[in-house]
Formats: sequence, C-alpha cells, structure tokens
Amino acid sequence: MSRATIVDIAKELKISPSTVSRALRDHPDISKATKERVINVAKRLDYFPDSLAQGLKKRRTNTIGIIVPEIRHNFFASAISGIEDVTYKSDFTIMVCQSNEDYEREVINLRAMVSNRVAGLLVSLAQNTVDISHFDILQKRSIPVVFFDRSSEKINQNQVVVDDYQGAFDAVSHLIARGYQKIAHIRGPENISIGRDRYRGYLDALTKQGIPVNEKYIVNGGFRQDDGSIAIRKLLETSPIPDAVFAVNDPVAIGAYIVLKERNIQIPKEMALVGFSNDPVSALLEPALTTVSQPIYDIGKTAAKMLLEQIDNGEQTQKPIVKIYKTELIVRQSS
Amino acid sequence: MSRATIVDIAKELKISPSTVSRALRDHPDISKATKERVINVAKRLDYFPDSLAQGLKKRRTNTIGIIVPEIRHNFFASAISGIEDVTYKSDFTIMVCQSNEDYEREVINLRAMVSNRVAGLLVSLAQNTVDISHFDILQKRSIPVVFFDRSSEKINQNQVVVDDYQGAFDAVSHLIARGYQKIAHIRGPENISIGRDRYRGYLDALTKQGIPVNEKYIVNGGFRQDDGSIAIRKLLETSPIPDAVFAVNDPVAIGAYIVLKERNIQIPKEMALVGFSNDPVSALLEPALTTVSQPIYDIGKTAAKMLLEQIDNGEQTQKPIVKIYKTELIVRQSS
DNA sequence: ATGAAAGCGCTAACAG
DNA sequence: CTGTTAGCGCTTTCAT
Repeated sequence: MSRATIVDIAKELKISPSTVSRALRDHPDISKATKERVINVAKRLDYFPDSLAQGLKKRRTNTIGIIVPEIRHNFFASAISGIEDVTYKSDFTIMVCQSNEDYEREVINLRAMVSNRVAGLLVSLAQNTVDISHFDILQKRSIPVVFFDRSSEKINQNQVVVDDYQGAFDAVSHLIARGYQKIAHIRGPENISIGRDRYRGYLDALTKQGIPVNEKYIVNGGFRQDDGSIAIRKLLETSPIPDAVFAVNDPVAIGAYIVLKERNIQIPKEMALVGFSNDPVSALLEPALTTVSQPIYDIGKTAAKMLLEQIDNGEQTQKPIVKIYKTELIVRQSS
Repeated sequence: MSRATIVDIAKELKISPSTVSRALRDHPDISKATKERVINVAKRLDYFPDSLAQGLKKRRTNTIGIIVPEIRHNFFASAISGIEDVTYKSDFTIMVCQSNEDYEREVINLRAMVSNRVAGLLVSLAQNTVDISHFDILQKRSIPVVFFDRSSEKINQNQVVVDDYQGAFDAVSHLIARGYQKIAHIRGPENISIGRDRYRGYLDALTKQGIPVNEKYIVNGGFRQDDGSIAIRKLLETSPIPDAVFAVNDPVAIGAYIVLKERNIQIPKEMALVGFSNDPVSALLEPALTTVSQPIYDIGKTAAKMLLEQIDNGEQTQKPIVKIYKTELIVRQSS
C-alpha cells in the first residue's frame, strides 16, 4: 500500500538500487533489457519518483518560486500564466506566493521559498517594499532571481521590465496633443520603479510642452482599483477640476472611471482618462479606455526563460541583464 | 559560504543536532537558555530550515498543490487568491499548475504534484477531462484532495461547488419572466459538472414554463471567451434568431457580447444576454451584464480549509463531503 | 554493465 | 533536559 521506492523495484528484480536509479533516468550505462524490466516493474508498482529525496541529494529542486503582489490582478495572472507555460515545458513546477502588497508578507514568502530550495525565483515587488535587503540571502546562496515589472533601482539583479517612463510620456503627450491642459496624475508609490518612472514620464511630458506642473493635480495612491476611486474623489474637489487624468495603471483608472460614471461626469468631454497596462477590461468599457499596452504574457515568458538560463549556467557573476520592453499607446474613446 | 545546517549550529555550540532541531521547533523539553543560544547562532549563520529534508523525514511537505484550467481566468485567479490566503496562515505553500483545459496536461500536472509529495491537492477539472482514473493514485497514497467548481459526477471525493442547476434555472426563468421566448443557450462541455448542470437548469426552466426546447438554439462550446464569439455567430445564422442568450459563463457571454456590439445588435432590445460567474468585467460593460454570482473567493477559501482539515485528521475513510454554495442572480441592463 | 557504500539535512525513538 | 542512532529515498563516486 505504501508508496513504492527504488529499493522495492530493485528487490523485485534482484538488482541494485543504483541500477534502478540509472535505468529510470535512461543512463547510457544500463542495458536496454534491464531498462525495460525496470520500467515495467515501476509501472506495475505505481512508482513515482520522490522529488524531495532527489532535491535533497542533488541540492536543488525543479521548482521555481514566484512572488507577486496579487494573483487576482489580471497583469500578474497573465504573467504567471506565461511563466507557467515556459516552466512546464522544462519540467519545472511553480510555487506561487502573493505578498498582498505587503512588505512583511513578502519577506515571509521569500523565506518559505528559500526553505523550499527553489531552483530560482521570479519576483515583482510589493508596493510598500522599500528596504530590499531580504533579497541578499539569494546572492549568498547563489539562488538566481529575476525581477519583473515591479523592480527597484536598488536591485542589482536581472530584470524584465517595460519602458514605463516612455509609456507615460507618450500617454501624457497624447493628452496634450488632444488639447487637454489641466492634466492630473494618480501616482503609484515612489519606491517602486513603475510608480516613479511613470511619474517622471508625466512630469517631463508636461514640462516639455511648457505646461506648468500643478501640485494639486498630483495625487498619491496605490496600485489597486480602490486607490483610483479614492484619488479621483480628491481630484474632483480641486478647483478648477482637471480636464484629464493619467492613472498609474488600469485598475486605478477603472476605479476612477467608476466614480466618474456614478457622478455622471462625461468621459472624455468633461474629463479624459488614460490608464496603463491594457487590462482586457479596458477595451470593453464605454467609452473604451485609452491605455498603454505592455506585453504582459511575454514579460512572464521572458523572465522565466532568463531564469532558466541562469539556472542552467550555474552561478554567473556577470553584471545583471535588464531587458526593457517597449510599450504601445492604445488610443480609445476615453481621451 | 554554503548554507548552514543544524549540524553547523550544533558544532558551534558543542551540543547535539537533535537538541538544535528541538530548540528550533520550540520543543518543551529544551531549556530556555539553550533555545536562546540556538536561535542566536541560527540567526547569525543565516540558517534556513531545509523543507526538503524535513519533508523527506516526515514523509509529508507543507505544500498544497493546485490544478486549475487557466490561471488567467478571473474565476480561478480569485479562487487561488482565496486558497493562498488560507494556506499562508497555516504555513503552507501553494504549488500551482494549469492544465490549459487539456486532459493530457492535467495528468502530467498531477504526476508532478504527487512526485513533489504535496500534502494535499485542490483541483478544478479541465474541460475535456472525461476519464478521471488518473486521480485514483491519490486514494492509493491517501493524499487528500478537494475538487472545487469543476467536478464530475464520477468523482467520489470532497467537493466545493455551487448550485449550478439552480443558478441556471433562475437565470432562464428570469428571462422568461421578462417576456423572452426564443432563449438560446451556449453550453459548456457535458462531461464537466458545471456544463451539464447549467444546461439542465436551462432545459427545466423552459419546460416548466411550457416553452418548447428548440435544438437549434442550443450551441455547444467551451468555457473561453472565443467559444462565446464562435457560438453567437452560429446563433445569428438561425432563423428566427433568438431573442435571448444564456451563456454558460461570463467569459463566454463576453465573447458573445463583443460580436453583438460589432454587429450593432442592441442588447437587450434585440437580444438579451445573461452570463454566469459575475466576473468583475460584467458590471462594467454597457449595458452591464446580467449574471449569476457565485462566492468565488469563499469557494477557494472553503476548499482550502476543508483540505487542511483532512490533512490534519490524517486519512479519513468517511463518505465525501459536498459543500454546495448558493448562487445569486444579479439583474443588470443586459436582460 | 552493475553493485556497494556513503551521505544530502533533518527528525524521532530510545537511552540516559 | 540532552545525546546517540538510525533512516526517510535518492544519487553518486568508486569498485568490479
């Protein structure tokens, strides 16, 4: 009843466990005849290799750890999906944790991953992660890691990100070209790369066109839908109210969108709205949301591929590779 | 440089490894003084417990396996999120695989999970899974499993599902009450519980009101958005075309919605539309989509809790528990 | 082409 | 309260 092991197979065939182990992994030293016999018995006994024992022995598993802020966010769900598609093909399994945008939880997740002896790690930072020293342990243990999307300038590791600055710059330039002048920005946290870079893009686009930056039109927020709803309410209290809003991402834009709808404020006539990330929802809204698209699924795939390469190459002390994807402005009715 | 082990700590303190092991796990036998010393050294040496070694020894890990059709589908992303929130609190980690709605891949995923010695498994079936004998291995090895949402009548295990029959019945009854007569249904696969039960609900609602079932109005499909687009095109070729459509789930309804919009067919005037699952998108459409809501996040949480209980209780040979959640019809503008 | 032996890091009797 | 010992299932030199 209890699980069959290599020893069971060996006994059954009156050969040694080492031979069975080799036969199972198709080692060239083993004769065809033996291999066949081993495989047959393995099947008959419902033998499943024990990844734990293998991992313990080989000092590495076939598990890739993933830490994301929120599994539910379409962006991360898609990225995970891309990652899984890649790792699946290479016989790796993914272990997923969500930080819930919380630093403490990120730290704990990381510890769990290390304890589980993941072969490598894919990370997107929580919005309130400032100190990143918890990742030092990865270098100490030469566990490869690739940061994707949400990184930090302090991170000195491989990264896959998009050109957030340019994407934001394009989005805001587009608003200006359309004639909007009082352009507000609902910001993301500054410690996170995407929050800061999109903010910079916003500022520079205004400045370049000689539009003065109005502090009242810059509202701090987070990355979630609720943050958008809260922020837009603040903006609606300014006077004069802005005629356009650039939100740090689509969930935030949607949060704003809902409030504007509730208050019967016409989009884009009374207020234009632009998001970032091209969430599938954004195309379905009415008016459809202008947004900046980023190749989410590919980002996941690329990050996973980079990681698998690092794992194959063993520890590499080269300087980190930073892969930057271009974004694309998708103009729809909301602007 | 290489990772510190319990033996390293033991040597450092000139005590035995077993004492260290016990101290680390706060075993009552160990004196406070010793515990403190151990913990200090552990910290200093960056000691991380090796989950593999622990798992090998204890013959069980703290990992919960999850197999879902698609991580990207909001329904599953939310369920996973709920699961993760529960397991996180109990110090379990989740290992996620997606079958991509493919039976073969489901089988392989399952093998990987078993090899990884997961403590338990949470499964939602792929749409083309008919034979379910691959799950027999779980019973043989007494690995607890809970099926959630997508199950099969052949499954004789714990389950967490919603009352799909009633939900569908309510939705179609609502359409009838609204005066629609030519009500079509975009079906899900029959082998999957939710596909079959929602279909039955549809049939019975019609029959009960004395509306004849029109085979032409029943289109087979899958669970994805594309399936909805394809199906609605077929329905638009019937004559007369239906005046209402009940789709097996929201992604399918949205696929239909997009095509109707493209063709400028007024919803609900020319054709009403009802979905199932209350995807966040459904509320944002215009007209907003009438749908049947199910407590997704709670389903995930409950399934996880049931699984953890089973894990705690060790193998239980009781008859399977089937937890059925009620659904709620959410009437919006599309009907 | 196959086997013997050691050991990955940890825990759990058992012994004291 | 602490130590000794054995072993979880597998891989991997080193022999033969």
